[in-house]
Amino acid sequence: MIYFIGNSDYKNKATLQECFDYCFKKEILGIDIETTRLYKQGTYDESEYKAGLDPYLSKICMLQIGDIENQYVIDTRVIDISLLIPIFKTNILFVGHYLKFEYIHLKHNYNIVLENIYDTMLSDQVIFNGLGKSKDNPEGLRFSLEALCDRYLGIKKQDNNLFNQDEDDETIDKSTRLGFINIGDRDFTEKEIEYGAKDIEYPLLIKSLQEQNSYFPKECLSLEFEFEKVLGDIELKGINFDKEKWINTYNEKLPIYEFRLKKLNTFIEQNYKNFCTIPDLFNTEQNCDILWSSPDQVIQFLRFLNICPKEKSKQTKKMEWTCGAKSVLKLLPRNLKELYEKDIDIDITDINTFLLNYLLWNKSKQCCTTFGEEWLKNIHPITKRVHTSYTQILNTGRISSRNPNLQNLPADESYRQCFIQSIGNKFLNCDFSSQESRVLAEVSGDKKMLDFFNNGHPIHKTDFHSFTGTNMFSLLRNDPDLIINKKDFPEERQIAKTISFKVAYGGSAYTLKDDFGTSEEEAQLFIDNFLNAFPDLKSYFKNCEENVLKTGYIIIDKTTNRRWFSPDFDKLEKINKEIWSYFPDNYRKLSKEQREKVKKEVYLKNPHVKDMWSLYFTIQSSLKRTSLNYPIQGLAGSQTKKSAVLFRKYCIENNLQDKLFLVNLIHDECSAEVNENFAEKGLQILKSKMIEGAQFFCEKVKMDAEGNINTNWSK
DNA sequence: AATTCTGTCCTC
DNA sequence: CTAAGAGGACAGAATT
Repeated sequence: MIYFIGNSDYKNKATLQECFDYCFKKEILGIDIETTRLYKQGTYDESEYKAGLDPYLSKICMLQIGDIENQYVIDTRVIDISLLIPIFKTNILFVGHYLKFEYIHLKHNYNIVLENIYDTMLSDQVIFNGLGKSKDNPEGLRFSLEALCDRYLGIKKQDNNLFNQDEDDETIDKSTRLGFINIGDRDFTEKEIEYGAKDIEYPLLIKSLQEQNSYFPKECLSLEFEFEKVLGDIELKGINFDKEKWINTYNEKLPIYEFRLKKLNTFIEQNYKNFCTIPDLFNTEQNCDILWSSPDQVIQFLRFLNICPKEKSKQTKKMEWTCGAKSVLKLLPRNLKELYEKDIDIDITDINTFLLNYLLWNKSKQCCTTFGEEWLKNIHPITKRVHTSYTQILNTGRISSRNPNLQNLPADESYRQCFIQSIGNKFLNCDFSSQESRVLAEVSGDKKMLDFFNNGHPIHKTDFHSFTGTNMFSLLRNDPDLIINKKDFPEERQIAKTISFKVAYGGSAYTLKDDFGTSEEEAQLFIDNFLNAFPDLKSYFKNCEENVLKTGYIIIDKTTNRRWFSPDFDKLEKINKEIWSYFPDNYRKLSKEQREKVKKEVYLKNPHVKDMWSLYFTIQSSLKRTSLNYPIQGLAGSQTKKSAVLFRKYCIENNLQDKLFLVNLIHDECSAEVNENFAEKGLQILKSKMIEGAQFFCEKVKMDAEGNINTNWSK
């Protein structure tokens, strides 16, 4: 039964007291809200922060609460729901779809904090992790409420025209949510009330069906539900931002960019008239006609010079002309490469110095585009802070950030120092020490690595990369006394560092050769040496690969049983079966010569079998790499999530939320604000909660974190 | 004119 | 017997 509380002319009315009496004694309730604009259109620029979605630009116009039998739909424009607040202080489990939205708006508008939650969207993303829609898998699952209604309840979208017909989950979510944006004072229609009620009924039904899934990782889900509130807090609070400093940085970088651009144009104008504009009545000058920001045009010029490199395109998987730094750098001598790394300008005297200048210009371009004045639109019109939006569950279990992306700001402190504390506070920045390497030590159980992290090292102390270097190069150079350190062997140490990062990230000789500027064979030699230096790694990696090929999924962390399911696994087995159907049953029992003969015949008769092999190995090797990479990235991601959850819990239990709170998370790094009189203690709390959260997933290796107190984000 | 694709860059 | 860690933003080009 649907009950309406408000002015609309609806058949079943209830009072707020009746709603309270019904809900207060329940164990589980569905919850949903609808929002509308708080200010009239045009009051604020809504290009980045949108009315109806952004809590500061919205108000709640409808609150839906209830269970499968009875739903209460409340017009919060005319009803003061304060009476209901005790419901949210009980142990009742609140069920809904993508509750971060409800969490943020309820907290902002009513100081209601949803603590005990079950989110049907996050649940499905965890249960079917890997099987979602993506570029590579456009037929994959969607996780909008509409998609879940279809999958679990057999309810199609045309049954409910509040749902948008759009393809994309993101826009469905938004357009559904924006359905009430301009409702103003108009009464709700009967349909709006009934669909509002359905939006709490559906998640309740879906929840009970999700729980019947053979894979239902309770621990992982509860971690995500806890973490959802962390992200809600951060998004609502935002991060304080020094606009003036940003503009100063921009004003410092802009002349460098323009200087480089001028040099490029002058070079063309003086030497390549055929790449300049043709003079006419209106413009007698011959200006450079190459648009440097256009890869096409730059490639055209490099091809004219006969020096354009080719690279296998990620998109087309074919060799394509390219003008990217990675390839162009290979054309340059060592001393110029160094200038590129160090960002140092040099006059254009020949093609090489021209190329260097182009690369440097390209590098400084971003300072004026992505991180230029346009970036300032990310400052919230009301709070004057920067409020990012996080995507909570990627395939690995990591998070991502957008509008703006706070995870890919240049590490260069000129940008990071623009993120500052509020008045009376300090800025805390804390990150895990060698998180990924420690995770690798944990999951592989490599004794040498574990010993290093757990017991320290007499010579290398805590410098893992030097330690790795010593292990690698003493083997490689057959010199047991060789000791790599930062001062005397910076290059060897750098190689060791790159290797351990890339190997942990699932990199191969092919990707490493670019980092080293060596051949693939040499890169492979370094990898082999890395694996030899830590002898337990090989068997661990082999085990990962075997497991994924056997089961079709990867256990990302066994503590919460987070998994990733391969969307191609069935296809892989099918292809394999089909390939072998072309071979005689006794093929494997034949002698080597006979096998060669049969193989040739099969390929001659069925040329497409070769293509099938190719596809088979493509999928298989991708699976193998994923099986190495995801447990490292993903376990580390889970650690950071758990840390933030423990930190939030501690702050609430000790009533510190206003004195100490997170403002950003980047994979292995937590940033927080703390009351200046509490800074030391705050840092100690953050650090200890990070270590505790990380240790939750590791029984073999000791995790560590380090941090500092500052007035801004930079170190 | 609006949307999608591609190449390039930045981060961890 | 291939492809080659995870993401997001921007500009230009292609497509509708």
